[in-house]
Amino acid sequence: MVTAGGQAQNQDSRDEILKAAIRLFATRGFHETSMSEVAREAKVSKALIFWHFKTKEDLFLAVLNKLLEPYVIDFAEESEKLDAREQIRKLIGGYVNFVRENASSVSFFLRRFMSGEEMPEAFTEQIRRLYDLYKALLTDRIRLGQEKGLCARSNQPEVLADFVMAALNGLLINLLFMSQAPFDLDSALAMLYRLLFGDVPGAAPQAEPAAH
Amino acid sequence: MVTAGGQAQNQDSRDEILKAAIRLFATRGFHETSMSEVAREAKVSKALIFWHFKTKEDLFLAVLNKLLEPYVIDFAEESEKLDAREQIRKLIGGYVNFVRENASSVSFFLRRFMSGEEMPEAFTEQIRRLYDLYKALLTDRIRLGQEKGLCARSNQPEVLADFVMAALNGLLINLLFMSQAPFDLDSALAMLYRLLFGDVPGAAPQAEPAAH
DNA sequence: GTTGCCATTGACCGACGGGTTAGGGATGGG
DNA sequence: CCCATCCCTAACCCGTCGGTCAATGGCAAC
Repeated sequence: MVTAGGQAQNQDSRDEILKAAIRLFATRGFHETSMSEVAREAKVSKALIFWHFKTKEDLFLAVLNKLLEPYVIDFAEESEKLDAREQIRKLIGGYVNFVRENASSVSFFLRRFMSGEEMPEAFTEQIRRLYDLYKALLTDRIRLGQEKGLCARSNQPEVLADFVMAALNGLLINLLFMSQAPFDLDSALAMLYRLLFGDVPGAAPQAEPAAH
Repeated sequence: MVTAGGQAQNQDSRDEILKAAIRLFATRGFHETSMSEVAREAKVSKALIFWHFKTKEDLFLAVLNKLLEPYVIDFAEESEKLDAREQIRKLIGGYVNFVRENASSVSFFLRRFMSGEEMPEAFTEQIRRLYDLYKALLTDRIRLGQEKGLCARSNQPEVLADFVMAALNGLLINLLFMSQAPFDLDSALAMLYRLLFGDVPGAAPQAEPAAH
């Protein structure tokens, strides 16, 4: 039998190592983080890390897995009754919130991704699929909105979605990495909405009392 | 007297080393690039590198300097006669072109910047100043455009400029790092212009302030 | 020819990297 | 009590790192 105490200790130290590794990998990157540092940060011996994880890559994979846990999309089910405009708003708001809430791991993945440091195909694949899924959702809702006359028909849905995604990414990168010189995210989102829905004050219960 | 041949050889090998270092630093990053690799790539001995550059940091600084050389802004002088709208178009076009033409070094700096890997203050400072200058220019032209009724007054100039910059950055990051799944940059720019200048394709000023 | 400087090299160094190994305490089953 | 198994560690291995150094070929000046 496996001892409950031993098991718990096992998981304890493993978690401690993982937490330390996440911290270090996220702030310093893979190559710049040494196993000795992880050991020191986790207050265990280096050998114990290699007992839990066969290799440094292995530890990295475990970190990636842990970081990927919250990456789920949960929209759409209960929002069937909203009109296309509100659904799009909800999608965009969800994207922004997600990035905000997972700021550290998002910037971590973003960094890996941009630096071309190769990650196992499975992970980039999963992230890409999520991103593409999101874009597809957005494109679809935009198309729907256009059909119902709620959405600007200035461009094809794909082009609009591409632009919205790019703008969002730019805004969020601003938010994540240029912490100084903050900007007005709400106004920016309002501009995106205006671009999507036209200047019609529509169902938007927001400021700008232009019609007074 | 200094021998012309020696001098030339000196500069030759120095340049060769710099070129190799640029290539390697840009693709693999600072920490992941070893001096031995640079030596191999430049087809010189490692010791020669340390003869030209006291330390690895030194080499890195030289690389940064070389990469920063083309970073200049040359707008605005001969464009005095253009109207605000055209000037804004020119600014945005210039930004896009600049990033495109200096793609490799831009992404290099972007990577350093995002990864928080510290660069000497002077460089981040220079880049930041350039960026801020550009944004100030854009803000100014937008303000001018708004005053002349050529530009949408949906938001304050700063907010508009922030948004435009963020959107541009998002688009360009798309362009730089997501080479697959290309998108329609021209359409995206057109959308930006529409947002800036209103839906009117011509030069007709809309929404006069005197309309009340 | 020799002197002196410059560019360049191979051999070398200590430090640190990822990874291994031999073993030691705890715990539980027989 | 002994043995097996699990966690865990100190010490070690070996390759690579940034960096140094003594030595050398080449070339201009005398």
